[in-house]
Amino acid sequence: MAEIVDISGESSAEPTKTQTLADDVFEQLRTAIVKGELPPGSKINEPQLAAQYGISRGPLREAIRRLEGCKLAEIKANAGARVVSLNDTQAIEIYEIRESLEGLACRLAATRASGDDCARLRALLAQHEQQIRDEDWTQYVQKEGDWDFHYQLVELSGNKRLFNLLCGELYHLLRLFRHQTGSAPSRPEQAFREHHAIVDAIAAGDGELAELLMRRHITGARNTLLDTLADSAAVPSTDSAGEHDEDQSENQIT
Amino acid sequence: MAEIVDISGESSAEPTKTQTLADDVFEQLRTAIVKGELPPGSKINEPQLAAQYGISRGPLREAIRRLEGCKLAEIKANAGARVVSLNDTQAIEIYEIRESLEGLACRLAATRASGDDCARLRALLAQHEQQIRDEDWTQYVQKEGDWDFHYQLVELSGNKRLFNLLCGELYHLLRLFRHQTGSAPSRPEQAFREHHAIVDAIAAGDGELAELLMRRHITGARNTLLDTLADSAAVPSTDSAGEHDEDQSENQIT
DNA sequence: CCAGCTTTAAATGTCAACAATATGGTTGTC
DNA sequence: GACAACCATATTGTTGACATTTAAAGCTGG
Repeated sequence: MAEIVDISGESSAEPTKTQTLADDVFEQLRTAIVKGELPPGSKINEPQLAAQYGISRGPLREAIRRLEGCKLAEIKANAGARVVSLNDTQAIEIYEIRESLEGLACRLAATRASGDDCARLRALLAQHEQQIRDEDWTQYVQKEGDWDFHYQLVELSGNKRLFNLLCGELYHLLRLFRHQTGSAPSRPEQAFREHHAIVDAIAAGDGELAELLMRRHITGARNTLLDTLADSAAVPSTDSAGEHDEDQSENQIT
Repeated sequence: MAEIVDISGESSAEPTKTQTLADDVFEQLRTAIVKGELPPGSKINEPQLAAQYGISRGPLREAIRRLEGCKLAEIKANAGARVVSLNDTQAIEIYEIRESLEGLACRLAATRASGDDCARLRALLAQHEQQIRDEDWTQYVQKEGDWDFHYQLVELSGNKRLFNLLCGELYHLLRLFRHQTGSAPSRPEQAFREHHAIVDAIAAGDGELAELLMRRHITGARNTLLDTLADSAAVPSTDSAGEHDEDQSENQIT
């Protein structure tokens, strides 16, 4: 009854018969980072991780380079790699890009989506609504439901590169940031209404409206997040929006 | 008198004292690909390239993984890497994303640009205008002038991630596509006027107008490109918009 | 002459060892 | 006691060799 959309970034066709070791480790590292098991800012120790995954440093280094490509790790020459740590400014930058890009996705989806596509979107929303009634309201946005919706929407745009960009990079970064700050969007009823309005606009073929509504939707989410951050930043006296503090947390997997 | 803006993607501070071998080769490969010396679709032979650059296969493989991160190469397990080859559909997808993102850049620039910034943009345009009068009209858009303008504009947005995304990935892909198709945008006088209008809107602080104008500007460029493609595709009878033709051109650096 | 299999070569994936660089602690001096 | 230079250790960068897989060439039989 869950019906979770694939979030891996690769199109899930077959189980990928022979994957290379670097590919395996890359995926494991990515999920570990996004889940927060490798904390933001923590150092990526090659010998240790190589031993942990039972592979040599060669494939591991290639996996790390691919992490850098997803912007999930930052590499400095002769100094190693660290899990990326987003400050508030960077998070805002990502939200700005996301707002623009998902607006585009809605505009495209409005022109390309078929009746069946819209019906499927509405079914997804209805399913989430049911899930909300059963469980807790706050679970809707906080957990995977919100991502499911945006995933399917971006897929409907028909722009594969847009899909890869949003679902393969930006969403991962936003998840990372949420785990990093421990903040939950939590404005479920409003988000739910906005989702419905967006689908209505797409079903009506009104691309401009769909784009506008999605932009507002994301702007609202961003502002909610910023308010949360401002509140949590008001409690500690110093050291809140600093630069890279070296050695934030050297050991991972607490 | 040229004043070409740095296009490398990295911020050009110092000559980067100790760069790693993989970094060097990565940059050389990237420029080779964008310049067309490594033709789109051509296979990337590890032993050959390693010998050519005088390094081992280890750093070379890391450089290739970073190329994959820039979307300039595609790697298939146990089959090696190939220089990416964009078909018309993919080019359209990139233009759609670029339109949305540069619209965002203009909107942001309108709110953040200072008077000096706008003056600098106008100086750049005036300089290009002079260059156009001296040389040939068609040189303006076709060569680096157009990129210069868009570079500075995106930089003015203040969104570093947006800058990296556009100037570090998408622009490279578009250059690659132009070399691939041999098409030149070539509508210089119109582009020049549109650039001026965009700067005016930014100077007036009108973000919405700047965004709208930039969107139109890019849409026009895209349509011009598509018309060119449609014309050139009408000449050959078969095999024009095909998929990957294996072994398009195995040898590079003709 | 072609189909299909075997063999062969080349390229990719992986590993372990070596070299160079940065980090951390120690020691010595002022 | 503080600062600087030095040494020791660990980590990163790089290399060459080995294993595995793919692709091609060659061969045999129909």
